[in-house]
Amino acid sequence: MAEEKSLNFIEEIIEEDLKSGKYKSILTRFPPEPNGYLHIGHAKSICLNFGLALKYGGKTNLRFDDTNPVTEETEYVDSIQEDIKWLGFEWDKTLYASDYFEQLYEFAVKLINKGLAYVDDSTSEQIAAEKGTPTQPGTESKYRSRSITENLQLFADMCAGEYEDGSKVLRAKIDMASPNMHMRDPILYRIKHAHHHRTEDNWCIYPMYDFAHGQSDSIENITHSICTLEFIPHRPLYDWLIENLEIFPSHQYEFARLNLTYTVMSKRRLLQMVNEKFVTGWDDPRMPTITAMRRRGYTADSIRDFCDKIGVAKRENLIDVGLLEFCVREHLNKISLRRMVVLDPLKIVITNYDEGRTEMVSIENNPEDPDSGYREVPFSNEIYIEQEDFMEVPSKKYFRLAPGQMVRLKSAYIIKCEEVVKDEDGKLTEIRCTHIPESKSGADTSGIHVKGTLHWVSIKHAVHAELRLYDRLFKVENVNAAEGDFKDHINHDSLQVISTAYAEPALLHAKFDERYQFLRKGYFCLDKDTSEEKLVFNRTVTLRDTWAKEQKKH
RNA sequence: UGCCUGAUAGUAUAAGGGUAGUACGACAGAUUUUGGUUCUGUAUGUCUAGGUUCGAAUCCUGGUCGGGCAACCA
Repeated sequence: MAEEKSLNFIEEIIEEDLKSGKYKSILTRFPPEPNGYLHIGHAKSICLNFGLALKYGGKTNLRFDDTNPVTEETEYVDSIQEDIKWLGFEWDKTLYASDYFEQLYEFAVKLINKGLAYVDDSTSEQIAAEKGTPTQPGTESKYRSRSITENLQLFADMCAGEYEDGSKVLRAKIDMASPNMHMRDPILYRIKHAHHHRTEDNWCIYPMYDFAHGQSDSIENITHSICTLEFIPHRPLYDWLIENLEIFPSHQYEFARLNLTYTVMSKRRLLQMVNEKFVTGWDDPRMPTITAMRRRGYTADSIRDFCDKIGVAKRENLIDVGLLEFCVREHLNKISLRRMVVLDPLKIVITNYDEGRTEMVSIENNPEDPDSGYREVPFSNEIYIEQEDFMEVPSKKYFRLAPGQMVRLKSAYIIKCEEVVKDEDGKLTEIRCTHIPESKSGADTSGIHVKGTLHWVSIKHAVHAELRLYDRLFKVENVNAAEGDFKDHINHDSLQVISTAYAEPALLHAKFDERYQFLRKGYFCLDKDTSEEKLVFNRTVTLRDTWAKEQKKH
């Protein structure tokens, strides 16, 4: 019995529209500008737009808002499509605002003919000055009263390439005194003699966002055009253009964009991180981009689940990145194969275990999944455990290895620490232990109960691997609100590379599509930098660590 | 000084005139051959002042606070 989930405000609008018969079905769109890679904020929008269509039996178009040729590239077009598919969504039509350039031109002509648009020869400085300020009305351009005929000719000449970049624009004739800055004769077209990634050199005038987006929505018969809050003041213009062009009335609805703690989410800033080499690229696993999260090992399921959990509303929000990590862990816990890897080795010699002997112990692949079976892991008299799993002078709640203390080695034997060996400098070199032969997992007749269980790797069977551990990219929770430049807050210790970790042999056959939990150390996946010579793993996310939390208290 | 927009536990998000609920986080405990998982429990909230009403998070009025708006960007 599915619990009835409450509706967000957009779902309410849609249900109302469907119920009233305003629409028979809905059509949404996801409209990225191909000038950067998609990030987790886009994922929220994607899940919303595609999710709505799925829920109400409609469709979603993918439309590239490619009206500014100087920043847009096909590299981004390709990555965007890949990321949406990976997230698990299918769009109806692949469209481009540039597909409509011809029609948009006709729309502009129509507006001119209605006396609602004019060509302005003012410089951008002049236009800005005449625009006024939010508290003071603007003044009208001296070109505002040109005749329809003259405007028609001038606009045609603009299109024909007779003018330099910036020398003329086409403006809507609305109201220079409007309290809404966007209604003060907004620019509709500008001249850019630039190469476009699709229309190439066919055009030298390009429509502005406001004259492309809503019109594209209308051409496609989009019923619900969903965008972020900063477009609210554009809505009167969106509606004005549709009304005066007398075209299909799409409607715009705005929701609050996603902000995440310890993260920047603007494409401009992310591009800066890439260009200035704070990260290795758009897919650096520390980035909040979809491609980076995929590389890091986040699953599409967990990202969708996250987007579902954060909800959709109109108030500004700053979501705890911990919630994203929770979603990732929750999914990974169910699907990850358990493996043992020692990151920071401490040698253990088991003195009462035959030196030449190798014993295979059987370990479950995933206790959360009974069908995942077991694997055989070699055990011998010399093994590595983590340095942190031994304390010469244990603190009170410590129940790992310490002089005279016993712990269980996962799926193998209970061992007892008999002797601590150090070098001349007093540095630990090895721990000598004895094992309890009758304590073997599955056949334990020792009657001994220990509190700690450690992961371990047999030294002579160990496989070497490089591990990359990631921390948050920024040191402050709210980067947007932090003083100074955002780059001042970059965490320069966000990447820790462990060049040699010791892994159980099964990981020699690690696969790119499998997820692993390195026991007690976190979730990992194979990185694309893996080669014949070297295994490279990314730590996707740590395990919850209540022991570390406990220690921080003291 | 204008216009637009929003305000519910630490963070998000419900409740649409009738018991303020859910998730993450925090805290306490149980289980556990991962200090993981799972389970149980606890604490913490309606921006403010009035008004309408038997009854207000919800409706009305005033205030306070936050965000946005002056790119030939989207």
